[in-house]
Amino acid sequence: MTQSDVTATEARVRPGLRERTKARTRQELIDAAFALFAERGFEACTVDEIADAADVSPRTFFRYFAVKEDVALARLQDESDMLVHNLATRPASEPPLTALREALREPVSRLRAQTDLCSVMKMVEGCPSLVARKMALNGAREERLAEVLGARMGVDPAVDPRPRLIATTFMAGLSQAYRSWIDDGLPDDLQDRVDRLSELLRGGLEG
Amino acid sequence: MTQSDVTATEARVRPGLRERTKARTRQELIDAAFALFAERGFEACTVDEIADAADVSPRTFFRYFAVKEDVALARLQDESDMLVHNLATRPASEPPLTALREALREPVSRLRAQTDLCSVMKMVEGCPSLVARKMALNGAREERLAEVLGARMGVDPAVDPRPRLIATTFMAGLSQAYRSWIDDGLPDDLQDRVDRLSELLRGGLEG
DNA sequence: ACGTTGCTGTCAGTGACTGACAGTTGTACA
DNA sequence: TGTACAACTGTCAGTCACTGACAGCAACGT
Repeated sequence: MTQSDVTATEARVRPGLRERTKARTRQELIDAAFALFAERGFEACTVDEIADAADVSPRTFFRYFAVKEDVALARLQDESDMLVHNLATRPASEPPLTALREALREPVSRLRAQTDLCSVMKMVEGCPSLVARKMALNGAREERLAEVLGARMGVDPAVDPRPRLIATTFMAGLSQAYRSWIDDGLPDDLQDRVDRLSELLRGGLEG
Repeated sequence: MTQSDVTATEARVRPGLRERTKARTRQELIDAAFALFAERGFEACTVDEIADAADVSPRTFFRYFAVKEDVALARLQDESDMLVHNLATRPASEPPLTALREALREPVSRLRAQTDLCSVMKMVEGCPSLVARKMALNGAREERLAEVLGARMGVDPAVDPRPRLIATTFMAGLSQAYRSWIDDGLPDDLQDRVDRLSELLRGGLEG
């Protein structure tokens, strides 16, 4: 076994040092940012302070996040990516709403485990620029969901409005399910609420 | 007839001088901004230039528009306000989708008359900050629509998800109707497309 | 060992946005 | 009609998000 073989094997097991330090820096930026946000709120923290707390230069911050808002929305964005990815790997035989519901299982369980979710939601709602950025990201997510749903349904989302309508309506319902779940004090029935939403929409959109 | 009576009568007929000059300044800011945007695009124009072209100070610009993006979205926002207002004054006997369709007649006809709509849409789509702001404004509009629809349906949007789902889905469909209408070269059938959307959703959401 | 590639900090700069203050003008009221 | 009040405006100074350019350094393939 030569040296290069060892390197190649390790690379397949876990990414190289460069990738790992990048991921660590990103995580440190997120952690530092959330610590500061919890202390003083989003708008009262500057990018310079976040970068300082994460031991990088302010310039580097913007090499990880296009805008300041993105660091606050990073976790939500990660779950969006997971949802899209999961939907794409669901069996094609499932009807759209079922596939969406099942694709949500993993992100939902992660969300439940997140203790500070409530304060994050409050922070986002209380800051117009965060709301705006979140909406833009949601729009992009719905676009990707419509793409995947269209492929599953065998239609082009640019022609047939239904994939995008399903994606948009489902996400709107999901937002409300989250909100009411938080208002009710984060009980253990989040997945049930998502299931109920699917049923409600099945009667409407597929009935 | 005393002096104060005259003043009061005039005030009822048309707003005072102060209100009129304010409206005129606002319009001049919008016109100046759109002239510059058409020339060089949104991002290449500074607030200072827009204010200069409208003969006001940059500080005054921000007394009319909270953020730079708002001047570019002012017309769309005006039509959103009109839609909400019209919906609130539709007879309570109409089912939600019919009321929405009818409330859209006036804004739709204004939209058709707007010659530069196409370029405005392209400008918005081509600029992330405009997309974000537009999404945020759309979110606020859907909130207001859900409020009005909830009142019509006799339910509380905070409890029953249906008003918001109807609002969100209808607006998503409307966006697509606009987009395809523009892609098709702005024919005269915009209202038809809205009517068709209503029918499509009626089968789904109310059927 | 060595060239290449990618990540980083430094620096200088632009432009959005804000608070404070003072001057001016529309407006209500005596 | 004069006068106190309120609303609107410009000026000024300042903060902060964000960017391009450049140089140093560390990781990667050969």
